[in-house]
Amino acid sequence: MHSNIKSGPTIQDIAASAGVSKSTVSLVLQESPRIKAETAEKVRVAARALGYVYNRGAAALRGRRSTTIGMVINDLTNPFFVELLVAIERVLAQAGYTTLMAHTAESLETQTRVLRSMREQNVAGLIMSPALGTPDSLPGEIQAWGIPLVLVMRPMGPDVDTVGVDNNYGFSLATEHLIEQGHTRIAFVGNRTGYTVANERRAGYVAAMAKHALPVSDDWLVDAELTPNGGRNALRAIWEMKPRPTAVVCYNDQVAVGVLHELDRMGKRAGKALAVVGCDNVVAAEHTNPPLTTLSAGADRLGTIASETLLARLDETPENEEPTVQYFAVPDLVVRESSVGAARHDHAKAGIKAGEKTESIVKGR
Amino acid sequence: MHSNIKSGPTIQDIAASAGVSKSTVSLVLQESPRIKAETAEKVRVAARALGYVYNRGAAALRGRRSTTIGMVINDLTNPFFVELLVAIERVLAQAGYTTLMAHTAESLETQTRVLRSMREQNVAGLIMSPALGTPDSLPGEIQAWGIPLVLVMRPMGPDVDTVGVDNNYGFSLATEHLIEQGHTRIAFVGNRTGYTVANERRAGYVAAMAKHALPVSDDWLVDAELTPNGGRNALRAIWEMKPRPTAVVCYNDQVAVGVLHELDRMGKRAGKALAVVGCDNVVAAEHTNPPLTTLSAGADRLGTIASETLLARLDETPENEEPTVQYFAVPDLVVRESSVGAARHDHAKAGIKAGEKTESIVKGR
DNA sequence: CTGAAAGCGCTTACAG
DNA sequence: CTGAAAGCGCTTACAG
Repeated sequence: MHSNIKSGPTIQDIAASAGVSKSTVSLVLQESPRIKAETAEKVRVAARALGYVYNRGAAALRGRRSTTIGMVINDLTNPFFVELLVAIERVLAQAGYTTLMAHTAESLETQTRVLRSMREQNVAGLIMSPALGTPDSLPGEIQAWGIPLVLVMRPMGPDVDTVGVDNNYGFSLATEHLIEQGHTRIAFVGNRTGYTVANERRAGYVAAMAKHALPVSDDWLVDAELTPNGGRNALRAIWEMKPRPTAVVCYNDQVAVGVLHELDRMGKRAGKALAVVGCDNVVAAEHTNPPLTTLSAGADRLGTIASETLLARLDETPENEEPTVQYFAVPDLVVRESSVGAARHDHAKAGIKAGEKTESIVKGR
Repeated sequence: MHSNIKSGPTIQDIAASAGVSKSTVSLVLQESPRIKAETAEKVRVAARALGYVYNRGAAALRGRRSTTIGMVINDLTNPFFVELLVAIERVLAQAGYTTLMAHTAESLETQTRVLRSMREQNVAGLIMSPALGTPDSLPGEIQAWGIPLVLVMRPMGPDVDTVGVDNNYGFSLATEHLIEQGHTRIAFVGNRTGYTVANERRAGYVAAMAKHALPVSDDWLVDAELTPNGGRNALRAIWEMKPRPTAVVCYNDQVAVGVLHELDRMGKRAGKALAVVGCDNVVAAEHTNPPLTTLSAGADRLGTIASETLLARLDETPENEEPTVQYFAVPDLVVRESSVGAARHDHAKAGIKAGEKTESIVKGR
């Protein structure tokens, strides 16, 4: 549960070795201009000679500041969140912060535990993608702790800084892409009622269908685990439907990969037997067989904005406080082979031939 | 670069509120049996009433112990390392540690920076997958800092705890699987001379070929970036070779995914036009089209063992010190469709038909 | 331009 | 069984 720690030289040792006081050493380490250049140099030489290592813990305790930031992620089995994490860690590291990482795997208990732990570790701020089912009261609680909080991907109201995606718009865009190609029976895979993001995505799909006066059958709202296996099961269910949908909009790329895979197992090809669209544009979406059409909001960009939002909060004083940030990126649709050239009606029209090399095309606002 | 911190109640406040000394409060928080049950309860009630939060930084400073562990990962774009990270973080969290995460993206500069930062944060121990080209002297340096170190996946000599894979054995196993199916012209994709792991993997492949008296042409050792794009380029090169190899062993699943993808682009199918084997058994390998045959050493198990190795070190006293751990997991081969049923000779024999559903089979020692 | 002193929130011998 | 005191390695007014 714990381990004893070596103790190296302290500022006291440097002070003795350089013939100055530890106040002076401390100021030199902070690169204060108040110390004469020669003195500063003398101190630095002594520090180097002794192999001095700055103790951030002690500094944090005394100075009542912290240079660690907590990052709480709900699902690292989804590469999208990994891409987000990587971007965030990079930006924070560049700004001189270290990242405390915790994975909740969608467990509320784990989330509670890691938040307590991060609070005990005295994090300067938190970036969190909350686990499904997180009580609405949590953001307020964290803010009451005095810890700046930025939510990513999963909004929880207007009172907390949030960086996410315009899911409603995105799923309309994806659905209209399919409608434009003549599809009328379009299913939505990954229906999880009760969660904000799922509601937004379904609403975007439903709105696009309504806009084009296309009916939505109840079975087309296919409940599915948000994993490749969920996608596989959903595809099997869809395949039995009569009449069968000719296109599907998937909750995310993880689900879409499962759909592509199950089609392949049946000897069918996405884009030919069925048009498939995902969401997230994970790096792997470019290399699926066939390549996956998907919504892209840019994990890297979202992670960067989330980090910068938090960093800005950390630099705020009570006088210059900015209003709450609610940033929702407008996704593009990256069109690849999985959605192009599928038979659309019972009397299929000629279209792009399946297997034909289709370069990625970006559609959006 | 920093941020001021709220200060909540301290043990002093609890002491005042409960009418005891702060020594007593501290002992209660540590669940010391030395304090009478009633007193302890009184203290706990007061702590709860005040909304007390334990300050681990202060405790670490005074008690000269730390409950954070640094995790330095070379490549989070490779899902294998993410699976490893997830397992490690889970085990460490269960043991009461929090994980400081840093991603080096194979940059030695970044690695140097994050190691310094982690040392300043006073981590109790480090788990590291070193960036390519890390100088041999680094593990010794870190050990000289007094910080226990466990290397994962990339060994750097016998003097540092290491958890990895028997790559040589694994790549022999993979190669022999292809040979058993009649392949004689087998390429190795991902040749990166000068790195231990790459050398081991190539050596395993070469040894299996030699064992079966099969010649290895120089072009079959295909240099490639260790990414899907690297795999794609390699496949294009292989396709031009005369005579063309009928099977490839890939450095890892990332590379193999690129090979599968480029084959698909050409309208060919892995397992039929070319037998393909990967390494790592990332979760996605099950859902590629076709599913990927690959070496599995179990990221979850490796991460668990690495964490436990470090935790054991942290509990050691100078008297009960255990010898250096050098754990190399023996991988299994998980056989899926990508390696089965490909034409093997110019005069191909009948075999498993491509497209036939092949369940996973595990082969190994 | 530099130093002496107080103190951040804890833990740990030590005394009683 | 509990408390008073010292101190972990820093920072920050304050004095000179």
